[in-house]
Amino acid sequence: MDKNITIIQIAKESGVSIATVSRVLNGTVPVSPKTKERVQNVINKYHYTPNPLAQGLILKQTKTLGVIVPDITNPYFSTLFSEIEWSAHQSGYSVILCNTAFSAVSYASGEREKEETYFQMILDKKVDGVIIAGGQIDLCEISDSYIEALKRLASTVPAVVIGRKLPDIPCTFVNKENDNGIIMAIRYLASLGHKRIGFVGGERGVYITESRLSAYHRTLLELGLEDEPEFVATSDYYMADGYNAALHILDCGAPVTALLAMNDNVSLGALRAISDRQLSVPGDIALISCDRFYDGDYLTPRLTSLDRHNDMLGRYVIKLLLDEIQGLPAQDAIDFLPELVIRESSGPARV
Amino acid sequence: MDKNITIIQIAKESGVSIATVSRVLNGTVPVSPKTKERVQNVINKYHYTPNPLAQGLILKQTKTLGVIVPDITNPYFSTLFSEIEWSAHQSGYSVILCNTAFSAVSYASGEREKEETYFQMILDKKVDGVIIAGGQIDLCEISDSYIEALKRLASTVPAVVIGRKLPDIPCTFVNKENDNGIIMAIRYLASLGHKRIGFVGGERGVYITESRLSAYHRTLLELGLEDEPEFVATSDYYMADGYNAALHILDCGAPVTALLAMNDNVSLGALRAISDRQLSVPGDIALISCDRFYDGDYLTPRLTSLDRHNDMLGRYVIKLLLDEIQGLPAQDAIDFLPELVIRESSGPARV
DNA sequence: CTGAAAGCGCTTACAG
DNA sequence: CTGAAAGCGCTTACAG
Repeated sequence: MDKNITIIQIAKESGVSIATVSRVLNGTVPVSPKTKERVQNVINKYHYTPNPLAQGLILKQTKTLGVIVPDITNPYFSTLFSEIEWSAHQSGYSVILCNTAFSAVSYASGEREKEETYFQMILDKKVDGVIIAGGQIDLCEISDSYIEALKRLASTVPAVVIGRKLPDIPCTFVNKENDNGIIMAIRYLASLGHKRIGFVGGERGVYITESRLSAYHRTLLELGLEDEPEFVATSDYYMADGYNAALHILDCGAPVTALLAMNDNVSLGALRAISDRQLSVPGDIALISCDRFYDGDYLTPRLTSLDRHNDMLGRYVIKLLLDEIQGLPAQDAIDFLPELVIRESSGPARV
Repeated sequence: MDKNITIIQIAKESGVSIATVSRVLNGTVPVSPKTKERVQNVINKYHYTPNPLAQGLILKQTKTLGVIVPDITNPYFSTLFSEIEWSAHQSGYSVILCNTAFSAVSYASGEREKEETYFQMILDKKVDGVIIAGGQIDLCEISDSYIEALKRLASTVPAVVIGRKLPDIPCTFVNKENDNGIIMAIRYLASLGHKRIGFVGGERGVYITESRLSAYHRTLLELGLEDEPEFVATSDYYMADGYNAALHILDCGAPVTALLAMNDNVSLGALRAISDRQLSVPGDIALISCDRFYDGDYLTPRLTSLDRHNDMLGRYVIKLLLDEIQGLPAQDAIDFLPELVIRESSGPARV
């Protein structure tokens, strides 16, 4: 490993004081052109950059952000993260990514940790700001210890939470509206003649699931469509869950002709289940994904889905956070309208 | 924001010197039980943790690692990363994730940056170690500026590179063997009676593609199977690429009865293309994925694939890096044997 | 425009 | 077992 070269060596070799080196580095105070050039040459020669630890100690900032997600393996979060990282990078920030719960390893072995532990860890790192996407914040019932930890975190460092608003916590909450997409999808299916529409995937007790389910029930009622308990099967957000949920609905004989799936992974699993029961999409059952992960044009059948424009969310959230860090006035939260992209998987109801 | 509480306040409130507080914090030097308890109480009261910037300045370590990937949105990298992050976390390290090239935004707008920029940035952060997975290291021709930057990085901080070995660079290289899987897959297809086997996806000029292609050609030769130029169509690693590549092969009339696809995304795209030409898998064409991303059991058809055990790689790589950081002797690189998991998509050749 | 000096929050010999 | 002091690598008033 190379010896770390410091501002002292640069100063020595340039024949100036460290204060002057610091000044040409930061450009805050005028330095005479000739000394500036001399110093700059030495800096370049060694590829010198100031030690951020020392800088951070004085400036009280690390130019580092923390991002906490439950599962980076989930396309929703990896897409979100890549937007966040890119935007942060543009503004000179690095990001520490904490994957709280669902690493294949930790999941398999049951050795996962509480998110609160990560909150503390990220605080210890003295990051300049934190983004929390998903996790316990999405639960309908949130533990006291989580709330307390979030409160402590938010009162120490600017924090943006992607999730629904919690009272008395000084975070910026960005909550995505869930109802409109569901309503659009169901109306569309109804217009195709479907009268018995099911819902698969998602997890009971999770806010996004519950709110979509309630929009689902409300819309069925509004349109005068059948609403039977066996039309709904939840479980979780992955392929296996879509498979199990759809299989359950089919096997208990629920006469659905269309299915709303929580997201593309759930849709893929549902597709597999439908196929295992010798039924086809869209021939026997119409399928719509409520949260686009992949480009539906490349799936078989091409998947009709709600594009919730998750890709815009990352940039938006970073802007909120950086504004807050820089003490700019808080922006109003905007909502991205979902878009129903109609493809093959949603056909007319068979008569 | 809360005022930052420092070791000085803790010392003051405990009635001891800051040296003593530091000692109970680190437990390196014995402290009398009663003062220890007194100090510990004050620490707990304020949830005090030492400022890592100050610590890092003295200890010359940040307990932070840098991980550089080209596209966290790609399941290969997100799985790898989640293992890395988890293992690092277990050992008390945080990780800064740099996504160098393919954020949807940067990709669309063409405003991506050179990986070298990220190398410098990660160095500036004074991380304790770096893992580089993919990117330019995978190209057959690597630019001088990249090599120089990698050299500088590696001579400043321990670095593990997932990619093939480059001469004269003090990194630990972990190179995954590519041939065996391809050989297994082709032998299996041959045993099923397939005589004309194609290859889709991957990008020319990328090491992993070229080495798989050469294993492909070698095996065809060895088994005395036809090897025509139009049996191969490369492009890239995503669904759209699999679609275009497979369509190209089908439309130029190549009489293949089986297809090897670079990975699951390419397979999905190929499936779509095959279906668009009114052909079916495995009825008309057998399909094997050379790199498992998803659980093939939930795809339709269930996808036969090579499981290269990418999920083990992350843990292994972290162990290599942490050993190096701690000055332990370098381990021998191990190779994970690929496993051919046979499912529905690979059927016998039609007579 | 430039330098000497204080100070950011810690750890660790060095004495006692 | 414990404290006073030096020092990690910087930035920034404060003088000049």
